Order: sequence, then structure tokens, then C-alpha cells
Amino acid sequence: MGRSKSFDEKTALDAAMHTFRERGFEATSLKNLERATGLQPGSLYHCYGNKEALFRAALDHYNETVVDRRIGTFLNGAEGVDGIEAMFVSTLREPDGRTLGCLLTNSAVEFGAAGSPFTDGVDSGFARLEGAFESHVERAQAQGLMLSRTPAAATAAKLLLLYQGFLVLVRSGRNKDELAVLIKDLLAPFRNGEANV
Amino acid sequence: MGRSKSFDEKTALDAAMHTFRERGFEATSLKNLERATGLQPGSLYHCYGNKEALFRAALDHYNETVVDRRIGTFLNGAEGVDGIEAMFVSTLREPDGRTLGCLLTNSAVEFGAAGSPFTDGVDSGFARLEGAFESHVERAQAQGLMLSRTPAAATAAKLLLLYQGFLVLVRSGRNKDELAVLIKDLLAPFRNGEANV
DNA sequence: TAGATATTTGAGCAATCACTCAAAAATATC
DNA sequence: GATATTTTTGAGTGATTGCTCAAATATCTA
Repeated sequence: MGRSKSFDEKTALDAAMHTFRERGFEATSLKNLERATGLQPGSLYHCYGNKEALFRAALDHYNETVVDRRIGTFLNGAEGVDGIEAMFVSTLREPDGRTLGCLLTNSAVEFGAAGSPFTDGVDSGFARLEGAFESHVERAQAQGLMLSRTPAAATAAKLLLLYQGFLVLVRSGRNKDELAVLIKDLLAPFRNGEANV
Repeated sequence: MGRSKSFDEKTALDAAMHTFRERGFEATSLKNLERATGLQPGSLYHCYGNKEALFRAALDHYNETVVDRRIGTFLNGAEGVDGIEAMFVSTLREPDGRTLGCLLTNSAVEFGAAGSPFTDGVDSGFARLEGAFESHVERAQAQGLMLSRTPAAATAAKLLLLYQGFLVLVRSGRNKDELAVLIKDLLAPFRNGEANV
């Protein structure tokens, strides 16, 4: 019944998401979004409602694709601290010459704590990351690859903080090779055989 | 010669700076700045040039007041890791009910690496922090309060990353008591007698 | 094929954006 | 007091913002 959509919703959402990652919410105009998605303003509004709703959809999309995929690839892909380190280092290689940044980090900083319409999405993404770190640490501890003296939840919170700090430095344009060494050093004490962290 | 200024430049800059800290560059309108400073648009432009120049001035002002004062108070105020920890924890107590955030962290994330007009200010602030961490670590090592196996510069880079990560989580509205515990745990291995980090 | 329904188009809306500038006001020097 | 110089005022600039909606187009069911 009725005319069928002439574009793929997920593809358009993906383009919008990348624009938001690169420019932030406020600095992204509807012109930017029209160009990125290839849609006319009417279609954009017919499909997503308004800019705020589109951003919310993009944030959810980010959690369900980028975040979850990254978790799946690196935390489920490699064991122990190696998997964690690989996940951090992977943020250094961004497609093309674009500097996208993490939509969670960027949004957390852009909107702050004071109840924005996007706190749910940011909190959800952070919880995914923290939860994935926790399971990974538990698994690693069971395998004897990580210290078991520290509760996995506490270690996960530390890893989330390290991840956010790393992403800020990546976004700020720090030397990538130096960052790779830095994160290797920072994660070293989490490996088994080293001290409690 | 000529009419004298009817307002204090530093006071107005301070007000503008706090507005930028709270809202970010893009989300801060000239109306916001007029209200915050109490100045008319013409005065604002006569004195600072334009929004971009005003932001640059606010960023420099931030480095010269907030950053340097914080370094002086905490790193020169307390010795060893205690001083560092105090500096981190101090970011949890913001005046009034406002959530200002760190202008360096916020700007680094908002503008990204791709040559913005503000990279100099951000880099300068980061360098101040990193340099202050380095001197503090060197001093602590000489006093036997921190490990001397690790070069102070490497430790300073780690502390900068931890600081940025901490500020992202503060800005995102995380529980402050939990954050205080978290940073205490993360800084613990830097204390003398514990493992290399 | 006809009619109902859904989607796309894109010119154009009011509001806000960063910003300007001529006139008025205030302080300097002479 | 007269003149020169600087600052303040604030209505108003064109451009852009997020967004709307009636008309056109496409695809469905009957």
C-alpha cells in the first residue's frame, strides 16, 4: 500500500551518524545531513521526525553497529589484555582521511550531565562498553590471563576511563604511534604476573 | 585620551569562558555571551573582534588562570601521588550547581584534530598539564615518593590520558563518589612500593 | 484501470545566527 | 570650554538555521 521508500534507511542513518561523529550535533546543519544522506529535507523529516530525533536514532545506530561490532571483533576476538589493547589501537585507524571520533565520547562531552535528550543513548553505550569489559575480564581471569584479585567490575570501570581518555587524545590529534605505545604501557599492569591495579 | 572602558575586561572574559565551558563553542550564541558578560554586541565586537577571537581569548584565559592555578594549587601544594589525586578529585567540585567541564577536554573533542583555529590553545593547555605532571613526577621520584624506574615523561603522558578520561566521565554525569574511588585505584600503582606502570 | 495510500519534492517559512555602524556618550588633552 | 579620541549603544544587516506543507509522484489493493 502506497509508494515504497527510494532509499535505504540504514544507509542514510549511517551517513548521518558519520556526519555527527565528525562535526558534533550543534555544528551539523540540515544542509550537512541532506548532502550526507542525499535526501531532501522533506524526506528527512518524513522519515526521522526532526534533527534531535535523527541524532537519537544515529546514536542508537552507533551503539548497535559500531560499538557492538567493535566489542564483538576485539573482545571476543582476542583473549586477555591483547583483545583489549587491540580494541584501543583499532580506534587509531579511521577510514579515509576522516577523523570521526567516538560518538559516545563526543556526545558525553558536548551535552554534559545536565539532562540532555541524549543521556540515555550515551549511558547505554557506556554501559555496553563497561559490561563487555567486565565479561571479558571475568573470562580472562578464569583463563588465568588476568589478575583475579581485583573484581572484574572495578577493572571494567578503569578500562572505560582509559578508553575515554585514549579517545580524547586520539581526537586531539596526538601522534598515533606514541599513543599505541602509551596504551600498551597503561594496560601492562592489567596482565597477569604484574601488580594489582 | 578618549572614553575609558566601563567594564573589566578580565571579568567579562571570565564570564564568556564559563559560558563556553558549559555549552561549547557552537552551542554558545552571541545572545548567551551578551547576557553572561552584560555587554552589548557592539562592545563585545569592539573589544574582542568576533566570536572566534573571543573564544581564543577565553581559551588562553583558561590556560593562564584555571589550568595554571590548578597546577599551582595541587601539584605544588601536595607531594607525590597525593597531589595528583587531589588535582583529579578537585574537578568533582564545581561552583554552584553548574557543570562547567574542562575547556581543554571539551574543545579537543568538539573541534577534533583537523586544523581548527583553536588547536594552538588546546595544545598549549595539554602541554602545560603534561609538563606540570612531568616536573611533579621528577620531584616525587627525587623524594622517593614515586617509582624512578619509569621516565617521568612517560608517566606524565599516562597521567594526561587518565586526566582526560576522568574529565569525560565527570562531564557525563557519573557518580562522583564512585569516580573518587576509581581514580584512587587507578593512581595507586604509581605510588612507590607498587609495581611499574 | 481506478482509487487509496505512502513517499518525495523543493520553494519557502519564521526565527535565529554572527555581526555592523552611525550616532550618542564619556573621557582625554589643549 | 573646545576639540580629539575612544567607547557604548542598539536597531538593523544579510545569511543561515531547523523545519513545513501542498503538490507531484510512485506503488499498493481492489
